[in-house]
Amino acid sequence: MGRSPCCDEIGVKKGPWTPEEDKKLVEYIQEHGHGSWRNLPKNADLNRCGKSCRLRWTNYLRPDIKRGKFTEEEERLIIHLHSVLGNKWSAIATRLSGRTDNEIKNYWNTHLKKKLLLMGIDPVTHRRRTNLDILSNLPSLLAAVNLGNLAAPSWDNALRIQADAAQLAKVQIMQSLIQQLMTSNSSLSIDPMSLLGSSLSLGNNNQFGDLLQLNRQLEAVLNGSLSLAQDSTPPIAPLNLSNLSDNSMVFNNLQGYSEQENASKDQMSVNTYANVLTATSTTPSLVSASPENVVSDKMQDQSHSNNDVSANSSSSAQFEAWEGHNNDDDFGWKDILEQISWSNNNTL
DNA sequence: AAGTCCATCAACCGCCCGCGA
DNA sequence: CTCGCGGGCGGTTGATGGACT
Repeated sequence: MGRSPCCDEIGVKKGPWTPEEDKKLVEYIQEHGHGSWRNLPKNADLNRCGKSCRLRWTNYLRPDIKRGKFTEEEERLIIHLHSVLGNKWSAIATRLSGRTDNEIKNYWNTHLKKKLLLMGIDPVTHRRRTNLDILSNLPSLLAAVNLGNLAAPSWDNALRIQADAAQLAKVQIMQSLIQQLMTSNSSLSIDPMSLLGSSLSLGNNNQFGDLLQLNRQLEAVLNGSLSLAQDSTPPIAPLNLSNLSDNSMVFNNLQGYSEQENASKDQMSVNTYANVLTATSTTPSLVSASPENVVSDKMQDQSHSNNDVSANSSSSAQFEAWEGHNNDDDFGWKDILEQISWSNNNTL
């Protein structure tokens, strides 16, 4: 089907609107409604194409448009909705009264995207950025340290370095985590060796790569996401650990949040709320909520609700059991549990 | 003061979809 | 069923103004 010509008329004005044009457009619409946008310019005595008129009206002149800075609440909502809907700006705009899709899109591209990146979250997938990114930054990071660039660090550098350091710390945590899993006799139905994969052997010269792979796999496990297939590693056996994240205290409390927003409840998995909350904190999300994972998230959520009570209690017990196993460790579970608690506390 | 860089956002472009003939 | 049209959407551009050198 051929594209319909829109502004093919010669001599139609383009570019910024003048106050006179705005006035004409507003007065016409107030009196007659917009009707057919194509006919509007002629009827309103405007030398513009209908499309341009529609855009001007919906994005700028409409009386119910809210101008001014986005509130934190709006920011959170946008981030969340984006994690659910992706770049469906118009759909997102319908949930934010008074904001236009264009405005939200611009705000996303100029502010929120950067904000998430700074937090180490991929704005596209809403997942933590891979540690490969960090490793690729490592040489420059170390060079910067060695060269004494830190003597007068900019805030920008400081933030980056802090974020990178945090990510590296997490690799260590993950390493600790897997060690704990391997030595623990917890009742979790997880096979650490299957997590590790046959090729993994800590301590050899491929340690970093292995750790990264391990990190990703563990993230997936902790997330309860199905994203393992995204990795180049062969799929591993299904893990009952999916219950863990689905039913952690974070998610229990998030359901309350979910209930507050009836308008969007239908499309929002509990998982994605966690994403918003963690995304707005300095703690990167442990929850997968990327648009491409929405389906799986929803499915998970569905299964979650089906097994709510039993799964919930078992996972709580698992948490307690795990915590019990690690009372005297210096890092690892406590950190992770504290992170989750931290998110939890900041939820309410 | 002038030049350059960068962030912001209004506006445009081109594609897609739904609907009616 | 096909086609054409109108409207809507997401991506991109470019003008503008402020910050920085």
